[in-house]
Amino acid sequence: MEKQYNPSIVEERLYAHWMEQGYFRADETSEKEKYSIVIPPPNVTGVLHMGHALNNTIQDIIIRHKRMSGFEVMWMPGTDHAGIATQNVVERRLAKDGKNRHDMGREAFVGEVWKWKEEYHATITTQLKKLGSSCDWSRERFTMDEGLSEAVRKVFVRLYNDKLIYKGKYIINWCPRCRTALSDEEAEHKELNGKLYHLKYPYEDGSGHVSVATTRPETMLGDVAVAVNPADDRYRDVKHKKIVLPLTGRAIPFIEDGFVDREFGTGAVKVTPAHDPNDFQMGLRHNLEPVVVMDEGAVMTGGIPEKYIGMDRFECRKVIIEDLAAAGLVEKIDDHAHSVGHCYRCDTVVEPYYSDQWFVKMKPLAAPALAAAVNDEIKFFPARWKKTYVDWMENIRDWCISRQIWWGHQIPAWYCNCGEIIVAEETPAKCPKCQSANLTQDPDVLDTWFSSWLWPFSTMGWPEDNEFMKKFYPTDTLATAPEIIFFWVARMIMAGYHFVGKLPFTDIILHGTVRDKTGRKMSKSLGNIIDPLEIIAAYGTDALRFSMIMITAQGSDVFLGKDTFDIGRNFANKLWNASRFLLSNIKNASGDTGNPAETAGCRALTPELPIGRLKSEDKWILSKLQHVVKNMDDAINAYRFNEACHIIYDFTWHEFCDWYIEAKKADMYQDGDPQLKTDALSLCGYVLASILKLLHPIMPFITEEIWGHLREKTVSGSAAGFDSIMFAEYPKPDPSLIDELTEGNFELLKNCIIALRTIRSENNIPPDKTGTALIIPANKDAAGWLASQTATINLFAKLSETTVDENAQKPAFAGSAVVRGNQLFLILEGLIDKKVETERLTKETARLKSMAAAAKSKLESENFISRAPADVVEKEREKYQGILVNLEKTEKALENLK
RNA sequence: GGGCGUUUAGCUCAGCUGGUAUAGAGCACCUGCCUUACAAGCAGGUGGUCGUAGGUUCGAAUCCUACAACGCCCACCA
Repeated sequence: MEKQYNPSIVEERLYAHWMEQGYFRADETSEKEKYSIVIPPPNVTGVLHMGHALNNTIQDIIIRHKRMSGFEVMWMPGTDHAGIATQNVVERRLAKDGKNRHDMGREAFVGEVWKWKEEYHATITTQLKKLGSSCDWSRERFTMDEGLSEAVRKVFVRLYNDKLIYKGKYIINWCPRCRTALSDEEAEHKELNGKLYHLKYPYEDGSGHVSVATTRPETMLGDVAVAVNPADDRYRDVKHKKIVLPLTGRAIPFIEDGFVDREFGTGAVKVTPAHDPNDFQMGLRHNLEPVVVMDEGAVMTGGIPEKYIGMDRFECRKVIIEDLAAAGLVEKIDDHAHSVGHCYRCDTVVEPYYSDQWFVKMKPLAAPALAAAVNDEIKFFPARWKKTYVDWMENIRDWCISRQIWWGHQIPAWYCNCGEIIVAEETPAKCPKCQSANLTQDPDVLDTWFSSWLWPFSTMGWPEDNEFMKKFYPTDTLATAPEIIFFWVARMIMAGYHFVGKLPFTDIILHGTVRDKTGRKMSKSLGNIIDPLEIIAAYGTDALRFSMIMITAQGSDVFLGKDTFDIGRNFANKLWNASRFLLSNIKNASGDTGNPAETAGCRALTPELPIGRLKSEDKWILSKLQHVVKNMDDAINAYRFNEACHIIYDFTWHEFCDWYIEAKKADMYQDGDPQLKTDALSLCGYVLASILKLLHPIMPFITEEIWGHLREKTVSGSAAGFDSIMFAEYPKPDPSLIDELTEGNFELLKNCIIALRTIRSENNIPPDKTGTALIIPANKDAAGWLASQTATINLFAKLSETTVDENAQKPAFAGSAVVRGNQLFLILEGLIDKKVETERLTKETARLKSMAAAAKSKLESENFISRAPADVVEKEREKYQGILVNLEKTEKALENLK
């Protein structure tokens, strides 16, 4: 093995090997139980960011874990055409060359976007591969490929025929920059500090005025009425009057509508049906014709005074207020914080816009999707998101699906001059009503999410009922960010039930957002991006994956800084070095290589545990390992990946490396018994193999690499069993290896060693001064156990000799400590500092006293004795007695020092 | 306006169903070590009234209530 692990070389080689061998491929004919995931398809023009890294690492951990646990796994990869976003990117690029899509024409423009798609598609998929994602790339799909487009058309036609898709003129969210309609979800509301303008609208008869308030005075040009609450007495005597709409001279009426809140402002509302959703509804109720005063670029237009025509909406706002003020019609202007919709793709303030659009009627689709969450057929991780989902489902509104852009699925609706609308999967030859062949297809395309919501089944070949879909649908987990619960997750569930009749997945993992150390979202414009590819280049993919997952609790945001990735790199390094140490101790089968580290007597690891020859440290590590195996599996199955990282990290580093390998060095380095050497190395190899398997889902590359080296040094028919660790069986706990007694004994041993090391360290005793230890044991059991471990104590605490003797005389002067009633003395003539010792023992005495007092008062409490469970009381008693023993011995030792 | 989340060591965070003799980890800090796997390391150590105030309980970082600060989401706040 190389002295240094080189991630970039290893990762590239291994990923290529996995691909070549077809290890990621899912087999629909397999007898094994299936486990499937569909990837949240990244935007095809996207570049890998940390959000992708987190999202795909989570999915890959699950998939690799299930693959090793004996499932036939299928992870479907693919990309999304991301309508508006992609069109914007390409348009911006074209603008640099002085081109725009209108000059090019639709066909040429869409062709250009396809070219982009081909180029960028390669970027994002290559990057996903760098993350180690074990997707079945042979099945990769794109939301605009032929099969998915067919599914989109089929769904559209079916919903139309079922009267769940309709077309009509309504107020929708409109982005004047993208010049397209948006769904409610695509309008992001942000709190802005605006103004509330109070305007005076004079009565026609000159008898005064009514005051109305608005945040968007420019829309007054489109006012058609003033509304008041029918129960509002203030307007009883004036509401028959006509009002002259300022600046236009148009006469408009009062209307009465229960919608109006009497408490807000003056209780009178200007009504602009063409430019406000509420006013639109009022307009419908009162048969008022909308007056459109803005065009699709939010430029003033229509039957308004000449001077305002052609003005931008915000410029017009200023001018209108100036003009009204000049006419004495501005009553007051208040500061007013209110939330304003912004385009989620370009951040432009959206304008409520009256236009002809296609909609999906959502209520009927929502019913089964709502029930599924309520009944917990679909579960959320963390569970709190269920409420968010349920609230949205219960208040669901119709979905505006038409977009006035070119990149996407063109709406499969054709118009005939006779007025007929033909909705069909394929281009119709002629109008069924008038037989005309002169049909025009709707120029609009569908919302990007109208193809994404079919993703879990359209990617499997639906509507065709094939073997693949039978095997892998429904999928099991969906891992994504909470931001797209409404856009995507909720709609996929609705689509799954409605079109396939089955839910699309059962578990939804909602992970956090990736942020920088100061909590800001990572974004290009803020310049706070940490590029995953740079991290991979500098630290390795495994280090990136492990670090990110380890610091991320389920569902919480991830805060990344430059130093975040040290932890994973250091851990990989530790694992590498431990493996290298073990393997370099095995004498090469072909003979002596001249490596001084090689241990004579061991030429290969034996994969079977030497059950009859296990020593106490072996029993200890194997017992510990069983807990780790159990806890790892539980943590991954519960999607608590950070916990899994901590479990394997602590075990590998602080038990296996710090204690077990160190303890086994005694056997490795001795020259007498070759069996002892082989056992020591084989046992280390066994534990290492277990660690590699447990860790593989999180750190796929380094574990596979070490696995390969381990196999080479293992006798044939090895525990390794497979060429690739990817298919090695994920460890299962073996209850027969659990040994609580030995675990307890080891805790005691470790604490004794730590106590002796502390004495050494605090007294600044150099490593080459060995010294001796005397242990006066607390009881027979401890005496027997510790006496059997004197060699280990000597090794770890750097002692020349340790004596365990119940009847020994206390040494006149020594460093001392009490561990669970066992009194330890470190005897090192002239090197123990009386002051240091006095200080530590004094501190220890004080600590024990306060603990004893706490335990005592607890035990004296009648309530505690009578109400707490008997075993808790018993434990407390034992604890108290133990503290008293330690206290007494510590106090005596302190006395001895004087 | 409604809802959700967070608040634990100097920093970043774990801590699940209330009870482990001392509430953990990484980083940072202090001391000593280039000990024949690893200085990206080893050994030892310092550092906490678990946001505030109440409550439930024999027992609360953990459960409940209120409050505060910060963050997020939703809403037809004219």
